[in-house]
Amino acid sequence: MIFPPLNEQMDLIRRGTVDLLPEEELVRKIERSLSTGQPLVIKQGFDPTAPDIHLGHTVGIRKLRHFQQLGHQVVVIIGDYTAMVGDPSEKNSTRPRLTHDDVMAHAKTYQEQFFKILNREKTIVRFNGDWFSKMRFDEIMGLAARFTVARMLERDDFARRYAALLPISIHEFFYPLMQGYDSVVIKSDVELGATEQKFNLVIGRQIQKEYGIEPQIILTLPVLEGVDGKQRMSKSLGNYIGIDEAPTEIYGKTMSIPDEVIYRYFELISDIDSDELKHIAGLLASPQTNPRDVKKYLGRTLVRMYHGELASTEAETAFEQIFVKKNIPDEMPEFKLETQVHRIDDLIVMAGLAENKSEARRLVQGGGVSLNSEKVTDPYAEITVREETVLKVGKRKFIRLLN
RNA sequence: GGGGAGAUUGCGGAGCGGUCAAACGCAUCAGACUGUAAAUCUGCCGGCAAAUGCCUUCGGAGGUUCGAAUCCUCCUCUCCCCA
Repeated sequence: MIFPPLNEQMDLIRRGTVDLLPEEELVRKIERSLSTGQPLVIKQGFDPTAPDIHLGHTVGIRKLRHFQQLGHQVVVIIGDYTAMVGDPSEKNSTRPRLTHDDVMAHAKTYQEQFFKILNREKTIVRFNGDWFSKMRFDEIMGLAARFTVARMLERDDFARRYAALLPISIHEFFYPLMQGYDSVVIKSDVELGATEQKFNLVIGRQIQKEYGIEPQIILTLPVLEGVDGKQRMSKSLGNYIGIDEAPTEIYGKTMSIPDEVIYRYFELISDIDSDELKHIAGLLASPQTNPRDVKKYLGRTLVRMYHGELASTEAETAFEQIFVKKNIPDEMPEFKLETQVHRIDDLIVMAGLAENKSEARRLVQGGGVSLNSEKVTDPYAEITVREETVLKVGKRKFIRLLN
């Protein structure tokens, strides 16, 4: 393996990172790697708590990809055991504990999605249940004995919950210890994580020292805002864009992000190079620019990354048709009706566009429902469907009704 | 182990025997305006029902009462203080 020179490596590694601690130590590790020809071990852990990877996760995965490009060894830890604890980071309450079966099912999907970004052949995947399931109680005590309660309570989120009189379960203290122990097992040289992970990553360094292993460098990355532009992207907040989503979804959701985060998206989750990134920054700063146009380019870029060039232009065209020209899209889900006559509220529920009839009626009363572009105002209207009819609910939900 | 406070509809938070499906704020959802941006404004915001209406809900289980989110008993959970 031929590694790129030090400067080149550091440039790519630094891109988009918040912390790189301690940087000099990383330089020494890279120098040693260059002279011995041994790649560095780069670690990132993922808890498969939800089955899908979204763009927020790709901030870290893309950084791993950078390390792969530089010739280093990426080790992805699937936290099947840690997921059962639930990372307390940035949470104000205890997370529900998952069963091992849930976690393993999620992990499978996770891996398929990882390799849309990472090189499968060059990635080692480990499950931390491999070692934690075999750990004896005396070993667990040995690990726990190295840290004090005061040290744990230094953590912002624990401190906040403690101050707010909220419960903290003892098992939550184990999360950082477990994550750190993973670093001992795989002897990581660098561990990546979001900024909120800093505490966990630092603990990992300390635990490695305690076990007589060269401590890892910690590299933190920003947390990506969701499509609301405010809160972190997360499935449970419903403000995410999944990498498995359809081109039109990725494009459309991208168009809904606030202007303030356009640059962040380019910087953190797109594959455009640094020159182009500077160009984008210039455009956004210019009063001549309509931010929407930059956002359209972002939408195309993201769709291209996961679905290819063709899909990205198609997604844009479809978007133009529906939201700019207010046309009905060519393709949409279809729903076959058993009989011709239905009440509108029933119809909406049957087609799966509302949870229940009350909600369906609210949508009609709110003016959010139309049939073949004609607004329906009576929530009890009897609808006769003689031929293909397009039912539209809200701004973006369409369904074709068939007899 | 002892003493005290508390658990309300997604979140926060009123309510203290009938007028409570439960104030108010936030979030969600829909509409207007726009660029599916922000800000702003409007409506909705447990379920069923065309409807006076009915059903489910205020940590859980019982009880008192014509009537309970509100009172009593037991249980579960949380927080605080003392040991």
